[in-house]
Amino acid sequence: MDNSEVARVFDRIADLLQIRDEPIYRVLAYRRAAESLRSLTQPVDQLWQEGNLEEIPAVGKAISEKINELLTTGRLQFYDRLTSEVPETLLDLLKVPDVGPKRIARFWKELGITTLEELEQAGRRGQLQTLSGMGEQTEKRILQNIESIKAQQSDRVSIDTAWNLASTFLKQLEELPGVVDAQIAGSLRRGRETIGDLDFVVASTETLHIIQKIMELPDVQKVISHGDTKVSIELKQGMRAQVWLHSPERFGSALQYATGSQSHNVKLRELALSQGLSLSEYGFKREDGTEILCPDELSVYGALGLPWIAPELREDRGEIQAASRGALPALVEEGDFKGEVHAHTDWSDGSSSILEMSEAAMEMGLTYLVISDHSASLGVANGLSVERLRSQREEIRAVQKKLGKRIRLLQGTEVEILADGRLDYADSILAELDFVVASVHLSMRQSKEKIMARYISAVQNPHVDLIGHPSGRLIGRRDPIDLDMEVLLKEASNSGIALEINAHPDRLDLNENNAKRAIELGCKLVVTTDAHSPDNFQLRRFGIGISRRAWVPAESIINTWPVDRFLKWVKSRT
DNA sequence: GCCGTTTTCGGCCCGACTGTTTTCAGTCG
Repeated sequence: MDNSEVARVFDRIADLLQIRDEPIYRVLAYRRAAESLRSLTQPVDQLWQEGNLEEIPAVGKAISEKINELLTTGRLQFYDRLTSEVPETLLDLLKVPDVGPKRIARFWKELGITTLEELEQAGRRGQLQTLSGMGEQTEKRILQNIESIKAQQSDRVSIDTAWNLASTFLKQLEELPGVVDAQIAGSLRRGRETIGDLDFVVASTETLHIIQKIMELPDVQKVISHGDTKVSIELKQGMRAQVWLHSPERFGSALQYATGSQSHNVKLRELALSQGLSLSEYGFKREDGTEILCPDELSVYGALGLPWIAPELREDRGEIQAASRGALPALVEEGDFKGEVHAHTDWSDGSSSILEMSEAAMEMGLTYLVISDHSASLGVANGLSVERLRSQREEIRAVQKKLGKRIRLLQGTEVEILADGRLDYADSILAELDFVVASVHLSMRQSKEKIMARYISAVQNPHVDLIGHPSGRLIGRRDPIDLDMEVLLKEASNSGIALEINAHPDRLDLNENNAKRAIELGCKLVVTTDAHSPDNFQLRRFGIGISRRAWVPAESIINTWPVDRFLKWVKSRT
């Protein structure tokens, strides 16, 4: 069982306990443990073997015993007992908005409902409104919500889809007369790899008027709720969004609040309380009732004696403690990048010429670009034979001549790690190249042993500089390769090879947990776009988000280094 | 059920909005 599977068990326990109306703090303890397991960078079974389960935050005696039982037997008696009392199918009902544990318990006990289908049928028959405290409106709403979750295939969208939607809507918000400031908040601002709904904060002195105007915006398909400080809407593709409205002098606390995460906010509010302050989206309240207003986020954190904490770190993974010790990592920013080391051209499966890609890289402010087209075995991507690889070198030289000193063009490759563990080019060919990315695109379903043997031989090849998209996953479409990430990262650390954070929104590979572990083990990283067209260079922001969420110090990302230092590092590898 | 430079027991964030309530419960973030 891996970390997320164990976490899932505890999440389900929390849900079942809540339906059973157990004390809320018991429920929250299981939720916190699940969240903690999800953000754990090491495999939980490693900590288990070392006897260190209770070192996991939010895991105490009771939960560590349950993890022990799960990892030993693959089952959990406590869970089995729970599901023999509360039907597991009730958990599906939690996906329906406006349906929570209290209502589920009543549907089950008073109407005998145990499945989503039964809930829908009962709603159609008008049975839900017969319960006290429930009426026609609520029943109608629940039926509509069931419709809309059935229409949606997934409840989360990729980060670029969310980004595009949010950017367009943000512009509409900014253009409303009376809006002083507007910003994206929520999980999109924190850079999570997939996004459930969108959050915005608007600063204005005439919020009531603005709320009216927001509801009339062209992108708004449905208004879910609206009040004095908040409007909740549905945008295109069924994407839900919330907009919070506050006066400019409260904008900082509102933005901080709406950015979350929820558990970060809880920790921050607890810290505030310990200093005699109550924190909310309105600002701070002292015990005497007077307020501290925060027009920007700096003053929110500042009031608690903390430096500003970057949104990507706000996940309750120790960032508040680190901030108070002055130990936050120096995170990378867009402007830090000097080079792109993974990019394709129309020599393989890219859309554009070497010249077009080079010009686009220059426009992004980059000073070096590695052309790294696919190797011969990747036939579907028009991979380069040794002959074509050498001809390509001539064209790269010609383009370099044309562009002069404004950008340094380098020839690399994304060489295939073949099914038998050999690389697709001989070492003598790799030695002719400036930079070598080695990746797996073929035979991804091999056994873990075979996969690891392939990766380890690539990692130990002194000509290879970078392992591309190590897990091979495609978010929502293809599971990661069955590999032992801990072993791969340790091998990479030993050999000094770099690992990729591939910024493509379908990949984001390494993911944040693996990238964080890579840093803990002393690996070097790169953030690449794996660009197949000039506009793909824009995708780097998503990889930057992952690296920041992984607490990666900018210094560890080798394509932030100037070209001379970068080349010196490459040379030192062989 | 977890946790501790206020505590090993007694705490555990704060508010908006809806619908069904004559004062609030439930859900959500």
